Parts: sequence; C-alpha cells; structure tokens
Amino acid sequence: MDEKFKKPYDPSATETRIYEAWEKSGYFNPDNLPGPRNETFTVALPPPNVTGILHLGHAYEDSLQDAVVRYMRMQGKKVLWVPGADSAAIATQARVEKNIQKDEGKSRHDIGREELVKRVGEFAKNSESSILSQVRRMGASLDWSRYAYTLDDKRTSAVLTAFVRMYEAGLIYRGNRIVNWDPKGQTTISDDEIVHEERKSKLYTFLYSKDFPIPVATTRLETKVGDVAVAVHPDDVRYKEFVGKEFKLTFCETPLSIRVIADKEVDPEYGTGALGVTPAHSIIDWEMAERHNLPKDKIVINEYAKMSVEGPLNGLKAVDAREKVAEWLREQGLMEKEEEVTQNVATAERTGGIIEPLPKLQWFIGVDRVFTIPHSEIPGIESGSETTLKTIMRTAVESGEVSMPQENFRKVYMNWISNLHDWCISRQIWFGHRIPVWYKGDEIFCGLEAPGGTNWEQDPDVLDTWFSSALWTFSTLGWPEKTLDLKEFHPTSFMSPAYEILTLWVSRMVLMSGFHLGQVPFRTVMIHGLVRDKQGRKFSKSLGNGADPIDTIDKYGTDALRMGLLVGTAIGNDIRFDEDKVKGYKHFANKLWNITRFILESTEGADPHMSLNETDQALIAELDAIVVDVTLDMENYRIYMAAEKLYHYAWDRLAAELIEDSKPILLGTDETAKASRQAVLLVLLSTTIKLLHPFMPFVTEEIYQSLPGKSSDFLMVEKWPTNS
RNA sequence: GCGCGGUUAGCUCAGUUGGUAGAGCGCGUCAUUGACGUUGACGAUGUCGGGGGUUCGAAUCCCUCACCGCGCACCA
Repeated sequence: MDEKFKKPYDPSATETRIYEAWEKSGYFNPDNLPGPRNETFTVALPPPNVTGILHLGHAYEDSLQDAVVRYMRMQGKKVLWVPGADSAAIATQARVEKNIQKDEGKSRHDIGREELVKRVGEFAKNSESSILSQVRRMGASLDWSRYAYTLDDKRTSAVLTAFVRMYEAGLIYRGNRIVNWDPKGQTTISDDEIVHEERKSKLYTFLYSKDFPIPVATTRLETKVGDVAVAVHPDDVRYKEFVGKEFKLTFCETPLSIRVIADKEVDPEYGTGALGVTPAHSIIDWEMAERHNLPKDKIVINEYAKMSVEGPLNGLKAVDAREKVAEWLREQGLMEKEEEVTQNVATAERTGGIIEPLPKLQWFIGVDRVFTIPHSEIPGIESGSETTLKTIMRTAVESGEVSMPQENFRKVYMNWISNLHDWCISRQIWFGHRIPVWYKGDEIFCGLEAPGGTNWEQDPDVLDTWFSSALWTFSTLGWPEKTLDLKEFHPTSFMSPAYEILTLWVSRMVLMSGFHLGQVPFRTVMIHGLVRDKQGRKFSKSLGNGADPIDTIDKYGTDALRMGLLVGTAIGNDIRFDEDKVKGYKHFANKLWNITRFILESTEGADPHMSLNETDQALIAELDAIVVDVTLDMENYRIYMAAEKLYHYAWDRLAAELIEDSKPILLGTDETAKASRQAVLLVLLSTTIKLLHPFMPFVTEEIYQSLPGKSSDFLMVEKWPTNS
C-alpha cells in the first residue's frame, strides 16, 4: 500500500499535480482519447468575462458541466468541452476608463479611440490568465488547445461574416428608432441591460393653455414642449367631439401645434384619460406617431439629458426644466393637480444612469423580417422556405430539436419570444467588434474589409457583446470556415446557463445558429439557478458578501466545493451557499481515502480475480443496482441525485456496514471466505471510485492511481461501470 | 397588467412516472484503544401553506385562496 494513505487526504497537495497530469495526458482533447469513440458530446463553456474573477456562480456552472462532461467521457463518447473568455465590451471598457480617469485624470476623448482600444485590449489580455487558472482549479476538463477569445482573429472573422451575411439577407438594417439611451454611459443599451427602480415622483395634471379643452396628466412635464398631439381612447365620450381638431398654442414660451387623436393604446381610466404625445421621447408615443402620421423629429432633450429647445428651458437639466415648467403652469393657473405617485424608473444596469428614450440611427436585427433559409435541419422549417428569425427561435424549441426539459423555463422562453422586438445591436463605445459598414456621402458599403477608394468612413459603433456571444457554439469551432470540428461537433450537446441569461444568450444562440447554419446550437438546455449567500441574497460587491471559491478550495479542496454545490440542489432552483456543507464533503473525501486505506491494507497480496462466494456476489449485485440507478440519473441530468446516492452508498453502506462486517472475515480462519471478501472489496472500491469521479475528480483519480490492476492510465478515461 | 416560481423536520433543501415522507447541518444522549483527530449508534407525534376536487391511494394531478419571491411589459 502506498505510504500516502497513512496520512489524511490533503487536497492541496494533490489537486494541482493531478490537473497537470490530466492536461499533459492530452485526454482533454477528444482527438487523443483512447479507444473507438463513435458518438461525440460537445459543450461550449459559457465564456467568463476576461477581466473577471471566478465567483461561485462560475464554480457551480463549472462543476455541473464538468460532471456531465466527465460522465460522458467515461461512457466512451468523443467528448469536447471548449473553453473561452468574453471581452465583455462595455464592462471592460468602463473599467479601464475608470482607471485612466483615476490615474491620469483623462477621459476617453482625451486619449482617443485607437489608444483607448489598445489599452483596453492589453488590460483584457493581462487579466486573461487569472480567470483561466481559476477555471483550471475547478478541475474543469476543458480542451485548452481549442481555447477561444471573443476578440481573437477567428472569432472576429466570424462576427464580421455573420454581420455581412445578415445584412445581405436584409435582416440587419439601420433605422431611426427610439432606443434606450444611457446619458451617463453615453451609449445605447438593450432592454435586457435595464433595471427598473421604484421611485417617488409627481403626476401633474394640467392644461397646455387656457383655450385647450382637454387636461393632460404627465410625470415628465419637461418633455411637453415636444408634444405634437393629445391622444384619447376612441370610445371616450368626454373627448369625442375634439378628435381630429388641431390647436395652435404657446406652451411655456414654446409654440406648439397639438392635434387630438384617438388611439386604443390610451387607458381612459388613467389620469384624465388623455395623454400628451411626445414622439421623440417615448416609445409608445413614437409608435402612435407612426400610426397617425405625426412628426417624429421634435427632439427637445439631448444626449446629455439636457433641454435643447428654443426658449427659457434651453440647456437646463431635465429635472430642473420639469420644475421650471411646473412653476410656469402654476403662475398661469393651468396646473390642475399635483399628486405623489410611485413609478418605475428605467436605469442602466452598469452605470445607474436614468434611461432617456431618444430617437437614434442604430443598427437592428429584424426578428420578424421574412427571408429564405437556404438550408435547415430544424424540423418544421424546410430548406429553401420563407421564414423569420422569430419563427426559428420558436420552432427550434417547439419541435424539440432543442430540448428544454424544464417546462417552466420553456414557458418563459416562449413568452419572451412572443413579446420580442427588433434587437438593437449597435453600441456607442469603442472596445469591441466594430460595425463593418462604411459611408461616403449617401453611399453605404457593408463588407469584411474596407472598400477601395478614398473618403470612406467606417461606422463608429461597435456591436453589442451578445452578438459575438450568440455565435459562440459555432464560432469556437472555426466557422465561417468549413472545418472538420464544425462538422463533427456541431450542434453541441449540452448547455447549462443561469436563468438570468436565458433570453439574453440562449435565445440568441438559437437565432444565430438557425440563420447561419440551419441548425440548433445545442440539443439540451438545462437552466440552472443562482448561487446566493447564506441569507439568500445575491452576491454583490456592494454587499461585500462575495465568497471567493478559490478561498473555499484552499480550505476544503475542489472536490468538496463541487459536492457542496451539486448535492441536493435541484437544477433550476437557487442555491444557498453553505460553507458547512462544503466542510462535510471534505470529510467525505477523507472518508473515501480511509476506505481505500483499509481495503488496500486488508487485500495486500490478495488475488483480485478470485471467484466470489454467494454472499459476496450479492454485494456485487447490490452495487449493480446502484449503477443502473445512478446511470439513469446521469442520463437525465439529475446530477444532484446521482451524487447524493453515491455519497450514501460509500459512507453508510460500504464504510459503515460492509467494511465493519468484513473485519471478522478478514481476521478469521476461513481462507476461502477471506479471499472472496478481499476480491469483492477491491471491486466495490474501484466501482465506487469510478462512479464518484464525475463529481469528485481529484480524490478519485488520486486513489485510482494506487489501485492494483487498474486498466487505464487515468480514471478520467476509464469505462463507466455497467451492470455486470 | 401578462407570465414563472416557492411554501416539506429547528435551519438549508431533496423527493424522477401518484403507492402511507427523506438528506445535510445543527441539537441531545450514549458509545468508541484497531481504516477514519474528519468515528459510530440512537433520538423528528413534520395537519408536506389553507380549503376543495379526481383517485383504491395525493407532498406529487386539477380548482381555489393566502403569503413570499422573480421575470416581462406598462407606467401618459
């Protein structure tokens, strides 16, 4: 028996060494796996932010995926798990800008585009190794030879190609539309990057002028200088006589022309049942303006959330202008009512800036635009038929081509798709994939490279970071080139993101993969929950409750952390992180260690192929039943149940009962019974170790290396036990 | 407003197709010189949120109510 078993199991002396040995073995790369492997199993790691640090959410996600991946590898599949990192455009640029501001007192405009992009890029590259080594510490069996970064050459080529092809298909277009403008970050942001905050605010009811017949209610008085109409419900008898009339008036020293329109979007119960229509500063007003052919170009608030309108309000901040208008109304005797209300204010997730809806020229992906799909493998969408991106997203899941076993998340996904609007993909920052479009006067050129000739100017915007993420399952496999990897490993097999990004990412991968490949991006999606702290709060910097998984690993070992995160946590529900639970599994790792110690000590010189007596055959049969059960759990991604069952078998059955029962036999005089028991103990041990490997890869591998008569060089590539 | 969850032992949570409830932690008592400083045994009378229904049988399926949470939209 190896001397190492005489001391308690020490994860810190083991894990790094084992990981290096695995990496050196080449088995993370599917091309090097031993034996014939006909079926592939592919997973794309959700790429962590390149400048980020590993948090418990990653730790959970990595544990989950690695358990699945290791199981499939042991099942004899040709397994590829692709690692990567995301440049996370806005977050990364904001961080570097902040540093520069702090250290040099300069803004990005002082530094210039080229220099800033260079510096952000360097910063990102410098942080890269840190997050990647943390992922390694989780034991993740990733094929590092296929590592991908969203801004590397191959991924950039994929992004530009995707843009150009969608532009040519008419699915990417430029349009003047109301977007969510973040005045603080000076960029557009997507709906998904908005958080709504409840705030107290005042609802003003007023008249534009003495001779205007309909009182109007608003919380945003300052925008009223941009009004072009008053809308009422078509069935509202109070205002019916005014519909269609036009009023010329002066409001707060600004000449306005207000038409009364009838639109069914108006809620007759709210306020006075009449609303002032400000097309340039509200999405629904914009839509109403489109329906009623009203002018939409009356912009009264600029990109810095300041008034830009002839008259006394010009240059004022929106909030100050609001008060000024209120004063004016009171003086004129036009204010009818002021009441406190609570309303949800849209703010930018990253900067906290209050969103100002503004019409802007932006790039969009049209999700309802009809196009002809040349090739489709998605059931229900014929090659060469006309379809839309929205149809692809819906059909992929409805047809079961993408299996989302969790019904509740399937509903969320469908619900989201039915409310989906065109996706604004341009961002007014500098770090990221720049939009491959050039302008010269009225001419426009979209292509992979700048057009020939002079005076072409490239669009200054970059793409939403989710654009490149949406290509991830196939850009990582070498698309747009027709690579062998792409052919062999796409669609990927499994994806397990947090429910936070179901819509943000999952649906968009379906969109992109559907359009560019006519395939789904993955076969199965298991949405997982969030890891919260012991009180059930989200981990956040401001709360200071962030538990560092690396600290936990240092203290208890990776295997213990993985078990602590996996056991007893139904996939999809939130998890409360409990250090004591992790501690318990550190004990378990040591228990396995001592089981091994006892069995190896008691079987020295024994013949492992000794034929078993009836009692011992029954023990094999008993374990076989567990193998069947656990395998079924694994096939259905019930990771948490499989892990728990094995924990109980190893501790309560094997250690507490079988080993205890064995002691008299091993010390007894019946040599046949002893030999049989020795042989069976070795089988039970090695089978248990194999079954536990997906969850606790390190301690099981370390034990395996010391087992007599092992059949592979690594447990990692051993065969998953079968019902014998 | 639309949608999705949750409510099970002191705490945190499992419970796969309906078959008279489980784990971890904590707590208590006892034991333990022999694989295990990280051991073992024993200890839970839980109205499975309330009510109703389907069923031979419901934590599980259906309806309804209550409370807690989340997402989306709107918020004039």
